Amino acid sequence: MERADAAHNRARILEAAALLFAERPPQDVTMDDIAKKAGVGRGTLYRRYPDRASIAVALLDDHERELQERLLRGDPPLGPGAPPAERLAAFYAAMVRLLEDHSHLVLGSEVGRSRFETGAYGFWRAHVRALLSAAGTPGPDALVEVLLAPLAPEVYGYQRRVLGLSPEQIARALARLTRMLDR
Amino acid sequence: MERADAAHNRARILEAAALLFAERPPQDVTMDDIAKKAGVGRGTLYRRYPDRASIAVALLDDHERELQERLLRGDPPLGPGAPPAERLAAFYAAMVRLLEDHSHLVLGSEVGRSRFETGAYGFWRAHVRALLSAAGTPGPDALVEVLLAPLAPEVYGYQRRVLGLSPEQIARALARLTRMLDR
DNA sequence: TCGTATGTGGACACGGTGTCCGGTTGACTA
DNA sequence: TAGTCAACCGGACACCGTGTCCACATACGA
Repeated sequence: MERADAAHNRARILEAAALLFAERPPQDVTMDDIAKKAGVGRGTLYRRYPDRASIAVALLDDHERELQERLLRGDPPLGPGAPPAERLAAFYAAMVRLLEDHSHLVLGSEVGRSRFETGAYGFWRAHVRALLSAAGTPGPDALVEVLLAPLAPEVYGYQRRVLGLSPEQIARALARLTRMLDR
Repeated sequence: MERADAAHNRARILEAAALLFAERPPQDVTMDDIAKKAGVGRGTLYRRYPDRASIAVALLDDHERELQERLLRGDPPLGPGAPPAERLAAFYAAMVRLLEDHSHLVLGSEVGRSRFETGAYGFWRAHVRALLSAAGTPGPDALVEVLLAPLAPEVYGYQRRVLGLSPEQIARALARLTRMLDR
């Protein structure tokens, strides 16, 4: 069980990191910055979070778990009960929402190509894979990554910030991918 | 005009970089490694190539330009003349080939989120955008990134090395994306 | 052959990372 | 409430990669 001072410091660290990630690109936030802002020594920081990615993951955890919960047990069309194509569309809409609200965190959690290694990615993957199977789509394994790739935070950020597309435009384009479920 | 010794050193640098990128992940290759292997000082290296990405871009340049040439003036279905959907399929096949042969280079050229900033990406983007327009697809702008996203080197590498998919499986999944061109 | 501009290479300073250890403090027990 | 111990804290430190700078070398033109 966690000691009171340790819990207190963890909270301070997460709070500081959230502020810093919000104000500049994640790769410009050093571990030292976070420690300073949290009023905590380097050793304390590294004890729990070996790198930036793990902090961002911790910050995202709540939001991702909530979405996962809704996918598993929520109301249709996000949850079980609706046709696969509609569920996929709902999933895309929810992911756009998540990216819009927390893209700086998601970006922060991606050092190199570690995106595929997080538990969350595995979950999204399994979910889409299941939808493809339910729809009877042939060769679902290769198709999963194709359907998930446009949700990469860099892609979303590029569309939003450089191309100036709206979340609605992006969501609409993604929704059209659901026709992949027709064999 | 370039001095003879400078040209010689440039060749040595590119050769050394190609060898190093081939044997380990690009982020594990330091500028120092490249300079050492090329038998060249750090200053010389930095004079031409300010970072790893620019070296990888230089190495890729030939291959990318050749593909661009074939897209613009080659035989159908890759070049002009075939229906848009077939041209897109041919483009996907060619890109899979490029990724298969040079994925380590492409990965090396991506330090940070610079992928979208390279000239090559702009070219692929314009090409796919034109195909979408020619096919009369509505809202092509948002769709372009969706169709290009699965070609990200990390995605390809993950499919090949972690999931163990074959180039053919990947190409097949990509080919199915061409149905996006039917309105 | 000589002068000059360009190229060269290694030394250097800087900044970020991750580790380590002496001191501190919270939690549990009697 | 006092004592004990394990967990925690935090800053100093060493390491590594980056990018710059400048004294020297060399190719090219006159």
